[in-house]
Amino acid sequence: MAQHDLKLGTPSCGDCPIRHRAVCARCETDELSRLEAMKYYRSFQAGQTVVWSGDRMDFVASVVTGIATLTQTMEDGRRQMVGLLLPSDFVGRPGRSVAAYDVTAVTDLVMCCFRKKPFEEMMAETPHVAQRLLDMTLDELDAAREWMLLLGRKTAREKIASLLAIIARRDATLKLKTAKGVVAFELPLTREEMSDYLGLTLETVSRQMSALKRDAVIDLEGKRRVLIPDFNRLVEETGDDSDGGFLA
Amino acid sequence: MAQHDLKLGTPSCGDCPIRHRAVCARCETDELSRLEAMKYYRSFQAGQTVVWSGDRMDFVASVVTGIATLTQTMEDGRRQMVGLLLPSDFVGRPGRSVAAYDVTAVTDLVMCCFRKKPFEEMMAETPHVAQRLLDMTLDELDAAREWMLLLGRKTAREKIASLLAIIARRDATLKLKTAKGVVAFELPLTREEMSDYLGLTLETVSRQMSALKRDAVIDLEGKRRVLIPDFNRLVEETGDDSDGGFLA
DNA sequence: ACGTGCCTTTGACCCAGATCAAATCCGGAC
DNA sequence: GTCCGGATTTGATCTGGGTCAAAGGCACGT
Repeated sequence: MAQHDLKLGTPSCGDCPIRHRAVCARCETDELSRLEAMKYYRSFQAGQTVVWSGDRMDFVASVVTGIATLTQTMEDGRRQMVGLLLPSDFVGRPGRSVAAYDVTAVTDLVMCCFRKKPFEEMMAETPHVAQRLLDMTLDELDAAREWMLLLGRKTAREKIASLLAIIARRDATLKLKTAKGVVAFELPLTREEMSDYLGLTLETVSRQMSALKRDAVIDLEGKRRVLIPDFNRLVEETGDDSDGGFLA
Repeated sequence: MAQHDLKLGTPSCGDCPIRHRAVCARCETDELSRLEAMKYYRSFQAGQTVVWSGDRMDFVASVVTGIATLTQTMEDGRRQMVGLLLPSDFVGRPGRSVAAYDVTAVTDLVMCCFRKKPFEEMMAETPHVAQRLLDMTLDELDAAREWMLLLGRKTAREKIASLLAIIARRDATLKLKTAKGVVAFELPLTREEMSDYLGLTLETVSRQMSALKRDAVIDLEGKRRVLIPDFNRLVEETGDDSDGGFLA
């Protein structure tokens, strides 16, 4: 594989688009410059593998732009996505030297990598990175548990609706809006990637997408652009409590 | 419901059976006495609900003895277990005032509760609790991701085998042994609780337990006591890589 | 001993989603 | 424009696990 991942220059943290949401969010100038000293950017093309499960991994990283996935694969090839990494999400585990999952670039991807050793030292010596990482990890754990409900108990139609609602919400978040009423977005995942996320086959994903379109829950422009005429209607199809539980 | 949860005396942390594995594991005497000051024990009978999803929750806690579950329920009653809490596991989320899941005592249960306010203050001011909690949360996230693979891609038989292997392993851990060769343990879960864990119906659980017994992968003494004549054979049935991936 | 109330097992049947197989669509290379 | 290869849709059929129903098994309290 043409490991064409350019080492980019390392733009200053001050201009970083994920400065206030990533693992560095709580750092002040002194901590930030310490991070700055251990960081380097790497970029990957859509489809490239960032690391393979079982590989040595001597860095941790934040997604700056683009989308990546964590997947697990069984010997016979069955695959399950276990993480969908969006800008500001964190990859890797301090205190672990080997990747536990395959990490793959879904779109073109830029990651802000920190050499693991100094990152771990900094975690031990200053509180803000560890505190922020704890918050982010707890959020991920909540997301994983919602995902478990989806995988264990939802129907194929509910799974698709749930995934579309998740993507619509995060897309709205990036645009600093809230998802409601009419929403439109570009689907970053192929049908197969959707099936890996949802624990379905790609055929079932395709059929349910068609069914949701037939029932006017969604509309498609081409294969990838999704229009949602009524976001509440979509949420009803997810099977979730419609009155989104507020968690302080 | 006869909320018969006795406030027990609060034994000293020095004698605590989970002293070195719980959230307090890294605390030294000064931090420990600070925790000691904000803690109180509560006990619950098997079957009792500890908190309901959506309830106000003004404490966080560690399981001292017994087993509890986290479950999510959909309006129409479909249930999915999203956490199985064993001694030393942590419940509740610092910075959140409302429970996100139902917490239920599966067996008689003793919890070491910390008032949330002082606990959060301590997290902000001293590093050892937050650092330990981060490690525990990352472990839970890994477990959740393995669980996601199980829910999304494993067959009913593989799911059952996986659950039995998980319980056998943690049972071995409590006895300070490693699971291999002949293993025996008491199943703490009913067939219905197993089905909530695995995303199956209780009938399917029962049928697959019978099938595994028929195929001599397991043996049953009564309904609850499980004998595993060959642990490797059981692991083969889980569908996982047999050569358990070592993660430093 | 005898109910009573779970848990659990087992049987018969069904159906949502998987599997197998073709078309069709579409974007990029030439 | 045409060709090529992957992505997607759609159809036909199959099946693992769900659903509905009934019958044990077992630990109690009386």
